[in-house]
Amino acid sequence: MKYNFTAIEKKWQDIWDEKNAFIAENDYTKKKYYALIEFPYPSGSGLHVGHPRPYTALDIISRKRRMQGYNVLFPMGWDAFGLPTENYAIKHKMHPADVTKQNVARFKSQLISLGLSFDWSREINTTDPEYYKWTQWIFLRLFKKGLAYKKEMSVNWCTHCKVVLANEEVIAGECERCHGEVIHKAKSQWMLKITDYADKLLDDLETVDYIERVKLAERNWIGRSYGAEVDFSTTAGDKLRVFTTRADTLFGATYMVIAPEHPYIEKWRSNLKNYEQITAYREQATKKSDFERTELAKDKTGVKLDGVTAINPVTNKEIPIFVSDYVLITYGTGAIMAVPAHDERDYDFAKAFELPIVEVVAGGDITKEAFTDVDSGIMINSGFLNGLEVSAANEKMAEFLTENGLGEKKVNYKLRDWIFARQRYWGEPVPLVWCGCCGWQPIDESELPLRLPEVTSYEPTDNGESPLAAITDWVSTTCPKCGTPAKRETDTMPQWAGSSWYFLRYCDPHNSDFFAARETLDYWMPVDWYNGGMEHATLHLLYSRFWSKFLYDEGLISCPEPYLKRTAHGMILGEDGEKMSKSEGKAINPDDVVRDYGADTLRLYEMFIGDFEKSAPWSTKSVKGCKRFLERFAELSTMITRDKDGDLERELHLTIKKVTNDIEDMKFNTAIAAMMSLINSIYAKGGIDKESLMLFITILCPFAPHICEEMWENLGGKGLCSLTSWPQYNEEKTKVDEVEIAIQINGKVKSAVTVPSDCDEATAFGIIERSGRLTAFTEGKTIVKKIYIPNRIFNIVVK
RNA sequence: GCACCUGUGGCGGAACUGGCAGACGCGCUAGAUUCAGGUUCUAGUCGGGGUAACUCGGUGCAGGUUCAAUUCCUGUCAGGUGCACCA
Repeated sequence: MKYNFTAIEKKWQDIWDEKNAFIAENDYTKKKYYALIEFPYPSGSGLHVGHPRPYTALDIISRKRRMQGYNVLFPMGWDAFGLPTENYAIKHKMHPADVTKQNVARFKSQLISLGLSFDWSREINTTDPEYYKWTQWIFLRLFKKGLAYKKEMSVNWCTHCKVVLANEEVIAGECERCHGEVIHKAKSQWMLKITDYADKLLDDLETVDYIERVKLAERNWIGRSYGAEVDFSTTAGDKLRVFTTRADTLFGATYMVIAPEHPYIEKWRSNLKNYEQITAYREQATKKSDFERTELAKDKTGVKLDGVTAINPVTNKEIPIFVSDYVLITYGTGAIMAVPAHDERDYDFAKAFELPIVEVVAGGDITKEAFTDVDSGIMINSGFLNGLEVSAANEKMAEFLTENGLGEKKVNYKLRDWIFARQRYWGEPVPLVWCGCCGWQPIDESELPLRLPEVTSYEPTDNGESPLAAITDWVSTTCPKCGTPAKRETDTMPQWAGSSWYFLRYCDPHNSDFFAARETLDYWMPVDWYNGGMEHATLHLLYSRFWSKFLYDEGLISCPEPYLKRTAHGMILGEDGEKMSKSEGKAINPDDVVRDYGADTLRLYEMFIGDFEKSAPWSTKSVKGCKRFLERFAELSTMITRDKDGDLERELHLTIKKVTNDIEDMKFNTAIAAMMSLINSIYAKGGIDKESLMLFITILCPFAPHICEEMWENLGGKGLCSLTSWPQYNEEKTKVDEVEIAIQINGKVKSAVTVPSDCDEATAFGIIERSGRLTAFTEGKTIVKKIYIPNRIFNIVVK
């Protein structure tokens, strides 16, 4: 068979489409399998070679599951709201919806050309009003439960995009997208109380099968820490409350620090002799961008409060209070007790300001550095804690504080609430109305979807308002509660909104009465296998788990966790091992690869490139190796022999076994290597019998489906190869009669010998002795020990 | 700074639960086919020594455990990713 990939691939893509080969039926009698990849943002630049890697991987899983008899849901859609589309629209004077339409069409044709077995009848688009109707509906549900609230706060403002960013979108003081400078700005924002779900999000990680590094990233991001809150009396006559995880070191607290934004600065205004100096410092601190604050992290700055001091509740000593930006208003109580002997930051600060350093945990050398080890220290200079280990002291101090009304145990999280607003046009409108007398009111559900108004200008504004704010006839409305004139919220939702529930919509994408019918959700959910990028572990993955848990608590879905299994793929780098950048013209266009080598070759290569979880550099030369393999494979149809060959049959069954198992472990590269070895053996033998070849075609089919369909048809296979049964390997047929094992002397390989497979130690040793290969090594020595690993090794220890 | 991950031929990468390191592919070398180039086929390809059978060394580095270590442990160096003063 001549390998005309262009014709073959088009032919089979059309046939799959005509025959609805990959449509997922809601047939509840069948066992289901839901495979999911992260739906892409349809950018203007089209598909990147990075996209096919995870798509092909789960396509292989989906195709194998279908062949194993599962009812498979493998859907695709578009996460299409977002800044680049809006910016492109502004630049080219188009409507973002039209830009989206264009980009989606291009992406879709590219994906189809890769032979991915998506169920296109379930295609969704987050910018479709029929879709975002339900995004808004879920938001209203959150609002009505008190999980959405508006808060005046210091936000991350990208000076370039002119938009507020979530903490997760700020990377080292720069905007994640445009790398513009990010500064702090006060703004009233919609927030979602994801922190209410911190414990569930953390604890339920135990119930799911995610790769460890994803779990780790989420755990660190949520950052739960157990400690205590302690009240310190002040000379202003009130109490200053701090959070600490080291209550055991309370005897060593020699000063206190409050964040520059701490409200007590205003409260103590009349007591503070240096109020001016303090507010000047506060000004300076808030003006700093995150980047500057990070840069200056090593050099501690601050101002001592003149006029208010505190009392250490266990030593009863008077200690000074400082204001310093190394204490964050957003964590704990915004104030700390400083124990310089046992905290690095406090140590640095104490050194800079020449404050006393009192050792309360013995074991380090506090003249050199803070001793922070919690596993080996013993308490000293600590009254009733002396002699205890740190953990016991911590526990005892917490009890002491509680009993004496000085404080209590407390859990804190790094996780912050989710800023759920953007000052942009191309996003879901927030379906709330501000009424002067009734406050924020949800619009009636019957008015959903609240559509984006058709306008001609989407330019962002310098004042931080959304472009929607300028559209007065859209903004002006009436209060749903009292009917008086009111104004709509003009911020839109962040890009993460639509993707927080999209996997639910796939279950029932055309439902106009509900986000998805319960029976479809109960059948298809949860997702059995979800693959996506590592970069989403603390963003999309956490957000979507949060929304799922909320919908579960609302009784709207039946699974508390949306994804049973989560894996992550590595990036595809440029040939130079660096990130493939479009700007430098180094990017490989998948269309070119499909045109020059074919989709099957591209699929195979992306799976063969290396460990799926690790990043790997692209190599056009290596692509040829995969092409060669497929050409040799196509040639097999002219090499059919009449009789079966025993060796080949055994290797075939071993290959079926390896491919079957490797797919489950995402070890696609070794599965392909095994099939390459098999083809080498077939060529060495000069041919293969037809029955064996048909099995070979079947196991290659998930990887290179077009060529397999073509050969399957040419050789008279029944129906579609893609829908035939996955072959069972025969364990008996994988066995060999004899096996070569290595002979080791004192652990070093010296020789080899052929023995019957699975034979016992005595038999093996007998054969080795008789072979005469031992005498040179054992002469004049005694055998101390024999170690025999059947079918592998015989190690003889001599002296 | 802290946490996590990764270090194996010229290159991408294999190696089950500790059991013959370098599968498979690329590249390279030689030969065959071809007017020639390309393609294809055959053989070889970790390093040192030997015509060869063979032999010694070898998985970032230094130790350790073991009959046996790429795999486990300790230390160390290098690269990558994440978090970034989280008390």
